[in-house]
Amino acid sequence: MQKQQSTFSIAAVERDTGLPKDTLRMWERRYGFPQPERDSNDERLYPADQVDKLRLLKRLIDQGMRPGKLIMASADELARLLENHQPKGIECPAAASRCSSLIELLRLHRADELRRALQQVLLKQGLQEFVTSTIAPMNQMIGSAWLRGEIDVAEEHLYTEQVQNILRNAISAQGGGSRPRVLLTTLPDELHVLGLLMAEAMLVSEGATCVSLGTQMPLADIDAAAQAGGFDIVALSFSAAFPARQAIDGLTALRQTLPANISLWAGGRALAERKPGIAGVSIITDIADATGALEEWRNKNLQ
Amino acid sequence: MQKQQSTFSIAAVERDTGLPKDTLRMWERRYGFPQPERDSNDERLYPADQVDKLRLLKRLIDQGMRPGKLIMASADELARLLENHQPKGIECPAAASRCSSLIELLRLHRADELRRALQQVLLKQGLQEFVTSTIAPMNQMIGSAWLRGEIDVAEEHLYTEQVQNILRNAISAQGGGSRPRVLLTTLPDELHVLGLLMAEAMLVSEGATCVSLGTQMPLADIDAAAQAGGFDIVALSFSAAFPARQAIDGLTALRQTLPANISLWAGGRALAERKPGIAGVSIITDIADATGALEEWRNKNLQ
DNA sequence: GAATCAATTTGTCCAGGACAAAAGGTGGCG
DNA sequence: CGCCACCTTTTGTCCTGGACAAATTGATTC
Repeated sequence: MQKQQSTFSIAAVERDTGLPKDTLRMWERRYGFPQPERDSNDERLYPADQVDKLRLLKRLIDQGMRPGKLIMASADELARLLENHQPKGIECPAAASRCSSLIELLRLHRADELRRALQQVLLKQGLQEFVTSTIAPMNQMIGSAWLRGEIDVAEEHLYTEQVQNILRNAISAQGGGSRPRVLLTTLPDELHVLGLLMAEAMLVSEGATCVSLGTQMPLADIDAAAQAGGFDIVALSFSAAFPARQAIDGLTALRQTLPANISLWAGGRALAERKPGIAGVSIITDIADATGALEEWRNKNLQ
Repeated sequence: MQKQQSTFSIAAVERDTGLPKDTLRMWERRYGFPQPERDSNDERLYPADQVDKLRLLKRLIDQGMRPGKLIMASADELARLLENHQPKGIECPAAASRCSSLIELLRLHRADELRRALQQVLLKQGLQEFVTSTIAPMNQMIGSAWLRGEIDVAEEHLYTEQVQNILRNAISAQGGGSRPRVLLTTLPDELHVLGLLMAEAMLVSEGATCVSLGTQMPLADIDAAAQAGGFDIVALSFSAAFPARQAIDGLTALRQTLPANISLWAGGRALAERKPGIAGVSIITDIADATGALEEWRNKNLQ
């Protein structure tokens, strides 16, 4: 494939950025950006740099900013805004160096060694600490490396696969089996599975019974499954890329249909910044707080 | 959520059926179907039965049929056509009854017991037979139960999760480590991961070295990753829901960019019916043939 | 049977208008 | 000072109807 193909059709841009065709045309009409070239058939051809800027715009808008304020800014300014919003380095230097060396293996495509190294760290730290002080910071580092273009799709997927294998393995090995019963899933449009597995790992370690439905579960089906399965808690995960508004809307709607005796928990980077505060929904901003929330639930519900 | 909400906006229908808004409007203009009602603001409202028929149409078209021939048919006729195309029961009665009892557990939402039962069958059969004579027929049965509406989203996801855990676990336990080196993934728009894991399980059992990149890998990145990682084989998986044409196009394009010394394998239900025959691409119609293909490769390439 | 060419089918794009829903701002009131 | 009701602006999605290229089919010839 032509990696350096320099222009994209409107359909390609829609796939690539997640901005609907209608919106792309409307922005062009209203704001004068983007301003694609035209091919012989008068169809839009977006240059790569405009697509890059559109990607940045989309992410900022998903975080709650408004197009009108952003669209005049340069790509550099947008990138700076995005960095301000997102990643505030890793505090602990030990964790940072541990993660860096793992990421180095990833960059070299050493899948086997990466796997072995992860396994080793897991054994040393134990599951909960592995999740909170290795996987969580790694996700963050990889996220920002991805934004900077230092990591490509294949590497990111490879990472996800390896971590997924390790976590699923570790979760299976844990017992679980007592209360509460937790149903884990994500809303439609959320494809990222690692947050879910991290939450499951934390909770299973504390003896909770977890059932994961994977990603992309329609609201109505979450509700039905939670009631049918006799669950105490429904836990949803939202990655950094998930539009905050969509998350809030979904949680609000689900809280309304879900019976009051089933708790609703939500976690993930999408909600970490602007902690929304929705009546009857527990927002867990840091994965390490999951154990605390569980303890709290047990104190309340098992006298 | 209102499960029995009887009408859908055009955006909802697009999400639900995968048919673009433009196409929905064009069909209405050209063929007179669908013929949605309008709300107070003159926006289309599609009744549920029309959406059901659209779903059937989409699947048949993805199999290579033409809209003009199908669109006049009733939903019943379409359903019959689809059944003719797809599922031809399970031959082996032992396998069928084994699968039925597992599916029964699924229907009852007994996640734990399902897991234990699967684990037990795996231990009894061994990984390869487990994949070929338990998982493969189960997928098929669940697929048709899903078409008949006997299984809902949550149950289908629960099944996928449980099988995924079992397979990932089993794959990790196998050694692998010798040639060939196989890169496994799916094309964009293909979300189903079980086919990939089944293939990985078969190949790892034979001692091949497998690296999975999970689902949804853009063509250009598959090419780049295969070359960078020194792989001998790229293996792609296509579920029954994947449009055959899109699969063929993708395979053709990938074959062109991929160096000749890297083999390209493709498998899955999407290709099982109309075995396409693409120069330089091995189509593996039955998961059990994976071992044979591997042997063949070894005979050719390690003298 | 294979290959070439014309006719038909089909999906995607375009322009520009309309409008509802969301967000932001303002002022009064407790 | 916080909160609520109301108004203005912003923003995205939908609409119509026209156009055309790409894919597919069918006819004709070799």
